[in-house]
Amino acid sequence: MPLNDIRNRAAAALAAAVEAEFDHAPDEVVLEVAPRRDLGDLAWPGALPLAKVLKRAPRQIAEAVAARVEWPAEIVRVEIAGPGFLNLWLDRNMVLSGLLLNERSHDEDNAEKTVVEHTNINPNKAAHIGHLRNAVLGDVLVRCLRHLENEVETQNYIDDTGVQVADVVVGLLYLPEAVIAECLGVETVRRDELIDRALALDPGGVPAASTSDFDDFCWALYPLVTARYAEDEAFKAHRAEILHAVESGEGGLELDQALQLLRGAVIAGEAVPPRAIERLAEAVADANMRCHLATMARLGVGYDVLPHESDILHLGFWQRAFELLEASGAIRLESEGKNAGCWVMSLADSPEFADMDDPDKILLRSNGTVTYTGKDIAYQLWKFGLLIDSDGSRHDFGYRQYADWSQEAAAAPVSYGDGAHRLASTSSDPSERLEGSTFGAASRVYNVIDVRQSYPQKVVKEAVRVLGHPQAADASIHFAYEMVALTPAAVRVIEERSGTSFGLSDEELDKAYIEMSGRRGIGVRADEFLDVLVDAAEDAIVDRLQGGGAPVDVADRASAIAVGALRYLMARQSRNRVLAFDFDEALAFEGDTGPYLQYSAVRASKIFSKLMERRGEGRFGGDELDKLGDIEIPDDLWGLVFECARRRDVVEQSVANLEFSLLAQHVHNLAQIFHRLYHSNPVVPEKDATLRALRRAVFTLFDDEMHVLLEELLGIPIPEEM
RNA sequence: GCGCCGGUGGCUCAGUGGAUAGAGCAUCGGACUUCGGAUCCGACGGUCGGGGGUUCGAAUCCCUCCCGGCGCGCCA
Repeated sequence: MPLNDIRNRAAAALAAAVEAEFDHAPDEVVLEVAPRRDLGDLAWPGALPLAKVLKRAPRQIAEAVAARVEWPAEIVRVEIAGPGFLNLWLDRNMVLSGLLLNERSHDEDNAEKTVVEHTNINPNKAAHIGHLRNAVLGDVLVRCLRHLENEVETQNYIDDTGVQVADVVVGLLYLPEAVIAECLGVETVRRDELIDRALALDPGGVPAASTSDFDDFCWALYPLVTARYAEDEAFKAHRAEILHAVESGEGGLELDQALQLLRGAVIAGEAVPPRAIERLAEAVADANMRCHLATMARLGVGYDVLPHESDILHLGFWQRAFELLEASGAIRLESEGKNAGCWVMSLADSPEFADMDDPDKILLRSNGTVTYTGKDIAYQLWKFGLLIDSDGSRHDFGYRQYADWSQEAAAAPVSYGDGAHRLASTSSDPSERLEGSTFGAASRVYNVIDVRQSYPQKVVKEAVRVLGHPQAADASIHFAYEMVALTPAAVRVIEERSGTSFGLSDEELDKAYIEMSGRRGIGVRADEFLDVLVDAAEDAIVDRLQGGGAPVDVADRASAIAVGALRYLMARQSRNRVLAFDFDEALAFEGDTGPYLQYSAVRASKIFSKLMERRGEGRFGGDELDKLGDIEIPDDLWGLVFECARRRDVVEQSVANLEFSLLAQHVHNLAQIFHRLYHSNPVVPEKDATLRALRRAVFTLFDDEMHVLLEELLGIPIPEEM
């Protein structure tokens, strides 16, 4: 029986006893986990605060309550300790057998639909390690919510119409051919041929991860465009021209046709037709998005739907949101002052914004275009199913199948192909539907975005509220986390490896960390870092085997270790602390790391294979419970059993606080306890059959628990061998 | 200026008002002819940024000050 269940029943019993004894209902009866097992398993400190109210000594209160409580069967011993703590001991055998039989707790199922939006990488360059923090935190949240029986839809928003994509197109069309060729690592040829070659890096479909894809080309090209803007004001005119072409919305061209038009224009020395530019931008965004999906697939991160910004624009989400905002009086047209000609939302009535110099937020610019926040409001309303047309129906996207994907095990890489999971993309044709699927219309929405987006996120939440949806506003949750930055040492490593210099000032290099910047090209690309991790893991595997060469499955082992190291690194740090990335620390495989955890699970399963080999005994089955007789579970083994029983508490608390360092710490603690027991409680050589059965039972429990915690919840694969 | 976040051993970080502030790294010293040493045991190391307050009890809550970071665009 999981601990939370026992705890709830014990707390209810306590509350009843307090009320019966003192005719006083306590505010809230909270049973804590006792700080040390020698102080019991659960503890109630409630007698101390009651002392004042009841005007009696806390120990006296505790004694009187203890004498009255009708404890659940799992509580076998009660003691009063210190100033008045009520310490409780559990029936160890009952808890162990409950866990081995996988008894469920009595929680209600949560049928409400939850949307989690994460990853959201601009499709104009390769993902960097900062994006990995977003994706890992978002993915772990999704996994935990599903573990807690929630229906979850995972969205990865594709900002395919912004200036960032346009900038890459500017680079392709207007940077010197020699510069583009260098980014591609090829000889200089005519521009249209260079563009052909660049697009050839997009393998179509969703590729297996590789190291030199279209996104890496863009990673090199994009900073050159922004640098050129800085030194040549006239060059910026190209950005406006491309943006205009992208937004023209003529569409309808196949990529081949667009490239033909482009070729003709290049040869003739004429301007490229806007229709061709629009299609080229689409190809750029699409290719980068595919590369991002492939990168995330390596980590076992998959999605349900890819909402495209271009579809939000084409389908008039904002226009409809505007009508709703205007009708509700939430926005007004400014006729004078600095915001003259703009539609603004006043936030002066919201307590959180009241102190601001200017509590008005512009949603529609004086030139008639919508701001980013405006689009976001429309999107947020859609997520809740609150973007309603005048006829009462939902204003919705069209949808088409983008890909199928599968995952062999809970933490295995995602592979795109004929899989059990469907990945949908939005489309701008609302008549396109996917049978059996409804998207959006959730009752709770988590937006995983870094903390710098707190202000716009608050505005979006407030907009939902002023539109008359206070419940949805309260259920709009910004999962904020601090950014990933680089230590000066890490920057030096990248500069050395790439043979380039970012030209950072001494002042910048003197800081504790340096912010990554795709615009300046400063950063560690996600795939690049994963490759470094895999290499390091392979070296470690070979080293530790002490001769004999590499095992045949070294690549699989190394990738599991790399993913484990990375995901744990991202999960263990509390979210509102800047993660200063350092290669040495990130490549550590010992101590408080992913591989330490993986090793504990590998070790546990190794016990069972040896046990089978030497004694013909396997994992402990639920039908073997009688073999334990009435053996007393000693303190050290009980420590492990008790921690295993706490899982649901830990997961619930992690989700409630959006703090997965709690979960990480819990797994680490569990692994640590196991490693100690491994040395002190050998199984295979143990001659006493009952004691051996007990150890086998406890380690079976641990093995099962690690599969849930690592694979199902943290997405960390457990290799067969390391 | 206003707002948010951080300041905990040499370093990197945990720590839901509760009992002796915990890990990892680093340093030093140890451990198995037993299931794999990516392990384990021990030692060293802390005025929890400073000061005041609330409380039976404060790293945790309140006030104030100091240091560091971020946010407050008709940018995206």
